[in-house]
Amino acid sequence: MTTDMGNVTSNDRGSEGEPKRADARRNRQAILDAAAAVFVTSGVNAPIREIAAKAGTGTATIYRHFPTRADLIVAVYRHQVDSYAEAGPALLASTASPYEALRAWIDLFVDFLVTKHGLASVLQSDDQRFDPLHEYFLERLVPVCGQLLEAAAVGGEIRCTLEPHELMRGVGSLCIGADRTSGGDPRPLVAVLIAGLRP
Amino acid sequence: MTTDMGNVTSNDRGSEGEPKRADARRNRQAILDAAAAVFVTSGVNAPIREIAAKAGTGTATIYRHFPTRADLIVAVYRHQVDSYAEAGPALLASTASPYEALRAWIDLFVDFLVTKHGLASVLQSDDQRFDPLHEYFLERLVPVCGQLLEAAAVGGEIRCTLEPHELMRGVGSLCIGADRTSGGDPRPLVAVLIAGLRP
DNA sequence: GACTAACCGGAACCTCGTCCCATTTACTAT
DNA sequence: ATAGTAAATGGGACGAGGTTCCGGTTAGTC
Repeated sequence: MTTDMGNVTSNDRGSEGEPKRADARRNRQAILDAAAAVFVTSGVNAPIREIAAKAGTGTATIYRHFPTRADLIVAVYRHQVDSYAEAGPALLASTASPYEALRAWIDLFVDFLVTKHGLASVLQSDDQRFDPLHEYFLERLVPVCGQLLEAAAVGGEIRCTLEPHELMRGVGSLCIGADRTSGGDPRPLVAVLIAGLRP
Repeated sequence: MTTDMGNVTSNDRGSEGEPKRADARRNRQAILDAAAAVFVTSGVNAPIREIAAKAGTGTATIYRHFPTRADLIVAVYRHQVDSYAEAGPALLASTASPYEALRAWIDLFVDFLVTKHGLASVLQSDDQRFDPLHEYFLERLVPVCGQLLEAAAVGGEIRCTLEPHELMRGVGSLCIGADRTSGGDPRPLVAVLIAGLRP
């Protein structure tokens, strides 16, 4: 008669599953807070042990909650990514031209990437280990980008020579290394890229 | 060959210093050959031990000849980079319009980068360790790029809204991850970027 | 042929990612 | 309240890779 509440054998803590026990939930939050802090100072590739130390847990606990580094990064930035996804339609509604909305939205995304040390690099990495991260960003933002592109295309403001995911990948790529002191602002480059969409 | 051994730093074993003893010269060449082969199969971040094994030397020998990985990469690709640098003026002379020359030259550079696994990533890395590599590529190619940009600008074919080094960095960034199976061809993106230079 | 200094290469050390396992702890039924 | 149980924990072990040290080896010279 032991309770069979959730006898899910496999770990259900994938990306979204909140742990059931209170201590696990607490630890999960502590890890998220610590990771967010460490990412700011040491970048998204900071050693796991550093995050564990700051969270006051062992390294295994981090791996239990977030099997890969990509899962941890997704969890830390999920809210921000979601808010950018929602900002797309809002900009489309509030801006004069769809092309301007696209430009403003891309600017938001660039601002996001340049403040996250190493995030852009990791987003373009061909390391299989980061596929979940890659996938989440694309799955969440590509539809929005496609919507903006489509709106600008029907208005004749741009020629649709690029797929939405290509544009996102390009913008992400241009933001790599933007936090170097010697590496300048990626915004001029992004501006040229967006200008290249015009007919 | 190289006569510009002028004002590098005190460390003159850095890029070009040929060893004096015959065995050292032989080992240096063996390392270069092995590295070139390994870079093709395992990318420019292949383990040092792998290169050493293929060259039939110890790891310390590699570090003695090429203190950093950047030095090794520069030595392996120096000839190709130099040939691309020389291709710039040639294209300018043989092509109808400077803008077309610029486009053809950029295409050459993209072809070079996409065939070198991980080279583009390393070129944009903010790891201090790769600064010599970064520096060599920029120092060699930026002037050529500037020449092409300038020629196209005086012809009124483009607006000079971008510095040469910015353009090179942008093209390099767009080529990151181009060797992934899922990551597509960077050429459409580069084409849009170049199109964005037009007035 | 002997001497010297440059050179060599394997081994050792360090960092980091990853996983195992003995121990602890939160929840539930009695 | 309490005992039982499964979930959760964290320290440490293991492996991969970068970097350096050190005793042995060898090319070039007298």
